[in-house]
Amino acid sequence: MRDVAARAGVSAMTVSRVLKGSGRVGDSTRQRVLDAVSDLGYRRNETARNLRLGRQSGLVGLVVTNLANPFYAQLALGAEEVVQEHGLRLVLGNTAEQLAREQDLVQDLVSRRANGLIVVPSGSDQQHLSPAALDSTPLVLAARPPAGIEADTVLVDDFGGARAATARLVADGHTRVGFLGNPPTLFTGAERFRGWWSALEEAGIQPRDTWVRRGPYDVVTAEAAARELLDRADGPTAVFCANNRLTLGACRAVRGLGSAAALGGFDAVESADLLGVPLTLASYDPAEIGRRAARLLMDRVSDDPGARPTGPPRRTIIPTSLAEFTA
Amino acid sequence: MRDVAARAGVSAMTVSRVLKGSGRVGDSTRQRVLDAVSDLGYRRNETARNLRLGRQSGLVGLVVTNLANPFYAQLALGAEEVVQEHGLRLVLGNTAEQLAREQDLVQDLVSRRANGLIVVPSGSDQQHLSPAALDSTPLVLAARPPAGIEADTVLVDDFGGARAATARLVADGHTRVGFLGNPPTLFTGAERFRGWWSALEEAGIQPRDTWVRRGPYDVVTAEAAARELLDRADGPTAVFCANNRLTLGACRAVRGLGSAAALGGFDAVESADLLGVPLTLASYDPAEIGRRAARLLMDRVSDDPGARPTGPPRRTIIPTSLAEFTA
DNA sequence: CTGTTAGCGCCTTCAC
DNA sequence: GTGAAGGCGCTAACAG
Repeated sequence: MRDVAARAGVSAMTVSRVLKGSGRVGDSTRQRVLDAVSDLGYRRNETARNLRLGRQSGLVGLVVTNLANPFYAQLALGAEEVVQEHGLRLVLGNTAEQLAREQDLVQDLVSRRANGLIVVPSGSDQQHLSPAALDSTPLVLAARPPAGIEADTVLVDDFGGARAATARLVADGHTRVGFLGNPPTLFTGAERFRGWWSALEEAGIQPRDTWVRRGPYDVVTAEAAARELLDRADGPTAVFCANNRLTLGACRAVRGLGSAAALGGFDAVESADLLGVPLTLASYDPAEIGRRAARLLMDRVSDDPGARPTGPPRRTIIPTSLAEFTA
Repeated sequence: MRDVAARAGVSAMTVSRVLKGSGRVGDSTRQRVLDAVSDLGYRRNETARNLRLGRQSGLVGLVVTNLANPFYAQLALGAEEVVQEHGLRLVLGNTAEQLAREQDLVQDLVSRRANGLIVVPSGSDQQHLSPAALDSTPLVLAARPPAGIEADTVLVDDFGGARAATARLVADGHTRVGFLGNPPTLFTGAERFRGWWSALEEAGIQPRDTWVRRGPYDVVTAEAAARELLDRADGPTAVFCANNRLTLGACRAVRGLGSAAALGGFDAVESADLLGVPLTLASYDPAEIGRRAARLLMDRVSDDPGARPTGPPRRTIIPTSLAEFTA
């Protein structure tokens, strides 16, 4: 900036004013400064600027557990969309479900004076997300609820979606509906299990343990589990699958067995209508989680760290909608 | 830091030394400082630190055209993986294929003193990516080649993949193979078209214009275009589709028509074996593009902006592999 | 309308 | 082993 000032024959202050745009500067002076700027290819150092202005970095941190999962990629996409509308940038961090990495990432983002944080917490120990640990950096939790802290949160209607999809299977005439899902230690795993259970109870059907398979399944292991469920005379005639990996695995099982079973599922599945299996899906837009989370965050963010809007923690639940595909 | 110093009864300088770890500080002093730090919940301001050290920001910018496309999401994932291994953070920017947004984003990243940039250029005007415009920030281009500038680049073997998939269709007995693809203005569109063309020529088949449909298709419009191609007695008996959106659209067309046509495709398609259409796919791992791009970038990045490794521009081509699925 | 002074939070250099 | 001075690049606040 000094160089520009020298070349334009003015002081650094004048250059600063011209670049800010709002200062009162003579037309000819302004022009000389602008010329010098473009001659020298000068670009203001935003880092120094933020430091002087006592501002945050203009960065919003997004910490997710597993970017390889398209779900989180979509979430990131939605968050980026909203964040950039506010002139902020998204910094992406992947924790691979490791608490230590989550802690490091969050610390780093706070040290960088991020304007806000969107975190998919990897566990129930969330002390590193307390306002004290965060230096009061605004925080929004996504996909999983807060534990021991207060924070704005965006969740999916795991319970309602699972219940609705299961209820639809029952309405279609199935009286033995299995459950293929995540371990109950996972929030979504527990909620979706509850939804399945409720739908059956409400239909006067007593859920049976032998209809249930829960584990950290991928597509391949889910297929095997689904086969166990379906490959017996008195087994379920339909299975509710708690996420799209499981749904795909179960589809393979149904096709492989030549079974007439119907499937329920959580999350959208691409080309569901081409898979040749009757499917009832409770789906939603993962990007919407990112968008909502970012909007909640933007409400709390302020250029002046001293004057951040406060208020009680808010919770947004993304509804799911049912889509039915015939074989 | 002053507060910490006061509480520990030392000067700010001593605190700085303790925090850096390498300075010579008395054991009892160090302990007092550490205590004060944790009492106050103090965290060093990385922004100020970088400013003073004349360092870059520790940020790597990733600018893509369309994050909604899972392809770019995977690319981001791969880049994040490598970047974080180097202790850097990934900043994500989406341009929505708008040159102006790309220019703004790149400028902003440079102003923030990003350590490096990975860009999927949205057009053939790349002057805003010249070393001068970038203030010599290291740059790697991904998925599309440089135009009028020099830069490390990571590309997919668009030509080879398209040729191999098409050749396989020919080897399977098809003599009339259609092409469903992107406009030739797109680099990948042109390359994949060339691949298709070459495979036919090499097999002694003269490609015909009536076998070709090119446009900015989505799944729905691709289906219509595929129907045009397939729904005539003397039309193609197989179609090569230049990306996975098009492949899915064409699948719908084949299924809808009850056609016996086979398809070739570029990019992986999930559950390809369940779609009920004979498919030959040239696929690769999109995350690998991100990883390779990030590695090339890391080679050029240096903590000291004055001493960045230089060298001639390098180009990495990601190979594709052929996978065949029967109906 | 423009320049001078001072300082954001940190660290290098040089004293002690 | 520790502290004081000075400055990284920028901009409020106050001159003039």
